[in-house]
Amino acid sequence: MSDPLSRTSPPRGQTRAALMQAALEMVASESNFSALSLRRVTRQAGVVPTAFYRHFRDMDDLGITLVDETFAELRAVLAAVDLPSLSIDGLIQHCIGLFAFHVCERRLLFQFLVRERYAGSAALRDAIQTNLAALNGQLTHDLSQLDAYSAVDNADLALVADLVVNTVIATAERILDVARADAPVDTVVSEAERQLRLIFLGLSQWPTSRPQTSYSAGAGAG
Amino acid sequence: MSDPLSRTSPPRGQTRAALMQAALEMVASESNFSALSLRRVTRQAGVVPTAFYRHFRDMDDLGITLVDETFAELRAVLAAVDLPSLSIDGLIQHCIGLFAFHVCERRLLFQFLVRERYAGSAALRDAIQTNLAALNGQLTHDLSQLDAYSAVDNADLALVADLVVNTVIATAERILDVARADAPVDTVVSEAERQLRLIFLGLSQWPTSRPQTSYSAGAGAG
DNA sequence: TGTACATCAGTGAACGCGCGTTCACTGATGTAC
DNA sequence: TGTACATCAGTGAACGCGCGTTCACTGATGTAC
Repeated sequence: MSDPLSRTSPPRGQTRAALMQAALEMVASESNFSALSLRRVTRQAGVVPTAFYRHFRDMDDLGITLVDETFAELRAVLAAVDLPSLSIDGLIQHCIGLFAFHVCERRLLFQFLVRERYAGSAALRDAIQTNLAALNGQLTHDLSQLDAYSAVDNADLALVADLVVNTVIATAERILDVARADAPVDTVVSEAERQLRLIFLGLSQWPTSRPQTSYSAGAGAG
Repeated sequence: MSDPLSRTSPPRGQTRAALMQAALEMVASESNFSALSLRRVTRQAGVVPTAFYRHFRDMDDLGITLVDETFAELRAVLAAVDLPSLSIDGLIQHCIGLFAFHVCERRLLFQFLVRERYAGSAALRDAIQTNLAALNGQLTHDLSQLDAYSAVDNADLALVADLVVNTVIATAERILDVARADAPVDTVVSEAERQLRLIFLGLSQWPTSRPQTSYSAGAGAG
């Protein structure tokens, strides 16, 4: 009730969440995670520095927790998509819209991810790469289940999945950059949609090495 | 001649270069630029901390100098390519090979760039984004000069240029990650080549909004 | 060629500060009987 | 329901350390005459 000098401390038992939130806010508003200090994070969270150690081993531990949480949420959002019910173009439109919405919703988490993907400590970078590779694997598998691409090599599908993931990441970066006033989110999303459509247009023309079986659709000759 | 304790100091007048090199080495072997300290950089360069101020205002100043140097070199390398003399596939193969070679040559500079692109200070990120945008603009212009794409909207060419730049950056990231033993450079390069070919295959099928003029090549109907 | 002087590039001591981590502590919550 | 005790979550003082920056300095290089 009377704490005029410092930020009010979090209710007992919510310090862990308060520390994570403080770190996210600070990474988003400054430059990157390794520029934070344990003491500043606890200050922002409204607790004493030593309280940190009740919840995390060190700052890296906190960072990895944030990474895992971000991807767990993203996987949940994407897993809810019913793949076979839409055309390719419908899928692209639906997924990129969903993704963009989620990025806006969880802005701070994604800002953190983008910043730490290459600049984090070795452990953080590893955690992120592993999660991205898993996402790529899932997408490759999903593509291979679609009738239209059943004639395409798995290796080629993996390259396409990689292109798609890169494009989607670039889109997230652009959405998060909107402060820079590049363009409104709608524009960024529709540009991403066009890029993805171009990629899948390329894929539909991609030569396959296997002899074309009679029932499969779309792809051109080897 | 006798300096058993510290790294030998650079010859007079080469301190500036020694500081830049020290910073590059440290960013590459550790996590990122903002994790360096002015004192550690000078120690690695073999000079006293105060010597730093003879050459740079602060660490940000050093970082921006590194960014500008990297892009100046890259522009010089790419400007030497004779665009109209090759087919699209030939161009892709030539450029990506050239780029990969240059990345290997100047490994530390590109490692620095990749790490600071999103995690650097506001000033550093700005310097990098500006340079990348310029590269993108150059590529868009080059594409518009090719007969094959004269019927494609400039806005669409810009989207393709963006896809290409993203793919090339992802390739650089993968080359620099080779420590992670993902794959040898050759494999990474030929994968990038396939991805770029798929993108241009898509472009060649991309519907154009302008009525098709009789002499232009490649693109399908609007 | 020689001398006087200015500029330049690097030195080394010193400063106050915020850092991560330790420790013994307190008081609230949960559990056994 | 009441009591005794263990565990948990946060406190606050203290430590030694590396940091960025300041300052007055030195000696080498460049320039004017």
